[in-house]
Amino acid sequence: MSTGVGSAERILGILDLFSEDRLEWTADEMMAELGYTRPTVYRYIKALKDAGFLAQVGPHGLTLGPRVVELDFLMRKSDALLCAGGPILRDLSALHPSTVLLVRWYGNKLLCVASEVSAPEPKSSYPRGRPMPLARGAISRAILAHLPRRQMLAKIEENLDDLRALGLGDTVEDIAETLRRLRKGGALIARGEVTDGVVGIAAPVFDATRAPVAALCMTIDRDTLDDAQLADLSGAIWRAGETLSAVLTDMRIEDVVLGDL
Amino acid sequence: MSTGVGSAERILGILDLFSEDRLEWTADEMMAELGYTRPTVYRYIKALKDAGFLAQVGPHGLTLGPRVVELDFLMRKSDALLCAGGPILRDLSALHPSTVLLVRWYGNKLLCVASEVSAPEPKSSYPRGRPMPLARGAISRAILAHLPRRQMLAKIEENLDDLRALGLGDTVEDIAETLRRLRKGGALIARGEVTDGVVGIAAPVFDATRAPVAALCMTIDRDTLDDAQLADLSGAIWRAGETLSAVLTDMRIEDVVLGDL
DNA sequence: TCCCAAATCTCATTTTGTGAGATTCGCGTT
DNA sequence: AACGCGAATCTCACAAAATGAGATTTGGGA
Repeated sequence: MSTGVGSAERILGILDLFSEDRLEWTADEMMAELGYTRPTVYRYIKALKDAGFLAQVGPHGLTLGPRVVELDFLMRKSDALLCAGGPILRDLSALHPSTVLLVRWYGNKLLCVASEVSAPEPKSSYPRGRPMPLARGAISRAILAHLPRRQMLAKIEENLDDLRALGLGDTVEDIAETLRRLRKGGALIARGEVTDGVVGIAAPVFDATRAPVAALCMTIDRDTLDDAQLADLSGAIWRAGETLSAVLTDMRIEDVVLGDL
Repeated sequence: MSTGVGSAERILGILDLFSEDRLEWTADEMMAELGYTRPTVYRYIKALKDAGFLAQVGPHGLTLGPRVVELDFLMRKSDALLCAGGPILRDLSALHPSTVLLVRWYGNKLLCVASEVSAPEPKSSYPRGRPMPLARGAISRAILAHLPRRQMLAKIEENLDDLRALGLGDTVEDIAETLRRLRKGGALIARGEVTDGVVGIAAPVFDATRAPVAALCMTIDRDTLDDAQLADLSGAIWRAGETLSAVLTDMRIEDVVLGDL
């Protein structure tokens, strides 16, 4: 498990100290928390400050630094998924009072990268950067169900307990079969799996290699939704997913091939 | 200048490869660019992937990873400046067609952390994360002018050439004197220093220790602005800066002192 | 100006990262 | 299914680089 770059790992580990509850640390607090000696902590801090990942606040406080914001800016600026997704999110959110999310799949993490709220009092809030549960909800299934066989099996294995608890099947093969059947039905629907009283409707987004990289998801208060509307919205979300996939695919082709077809 | 955590610096340096123009790298490209051997590059990549700063994209591509977005989320979520600043930015932008920025000062970097646009065709665009020039413009001066003496001198020294070019004075002492005089006048005004044809009006924001930590800035097309309006807006911006400072101060006091006065 | 805590420096010790080369893995083909 | 290719990982001896005890220097507040 050891990797050969221990000090770098310990340095990056310092950033794990920062949480919603605690965004300011002093060098001494870090020493106490992590058990490194004084010069070591100061060396680590210096490296992170030089790189811009930490910033001084007040005389002895340390917080996350400007590099974080810059890197996020880079990602937002140059992310084809985000650029194309913005207008689509807005269009979807106009269809029904709801929260519409664009969620990127990072292999072992789902992360909201954009959201649009049209519900007056949204029951769940997922701004950019908030992590999502990996094995529950419509989003999760939208991605799992469209994974190539090998990856699907691996992911099921990793999250076997959660998936079993949802009643998708007992064995890995059972669950894989269930998921593969879900492909036929278009958008994936989940009721109250992530937030009580909320229906989630999700469609996968594919990149140029037809691998799922993200999902669109509309979350709607159960009480504002009847079956006919649900069917309509499912269709709309599915088509939005296809549109977004097409954009990503086309962009890739433009990048790679010179000239047009 | 050497620091004692060289490998960590090299690893963080890998993130510097990523730019607006180039958000995808392969291991081999990194090898070629940085000159490290194959196993080393893979070890570095592994450390960054494990920490979530890099993510696989496609079979061999690497991009910035989810940790970046998460950390930015943490900052946005828990940043008192940002939470209090949002409504203030909106109010200011309603006063005149303009782009209103909230810019944080990181000692050697100015970074836009929030912005609100009300101009129909803004001449300059500064979304969150975009760095700003350090020694030009109203923002820069709003902060420099309100620095405590010692820090002001240090910063003038660092940016002597730029400040001289703006005609603020010849020697460090001259410039310090000019800046100190500017304190009296309320909001700081600059014409076309950052973007042609645009007037910038900026006010500093202070934290609990009365040190400037940020600036509010309104940027307005020169042609839509007469002198009376400029005076009105200067006042509004200055007051907004005071409001924001007061919020930060109060919050700190609430955090530190138990009970009320 | 003094004073004290916070931050940095010094340097001997030894842990750790490094790189050449061999090996295994993953995946697309026949 | 077995093959074959390139990408990724592993092995291990060596050298370099990180570590920490203690001394020293900052620098901000009376």
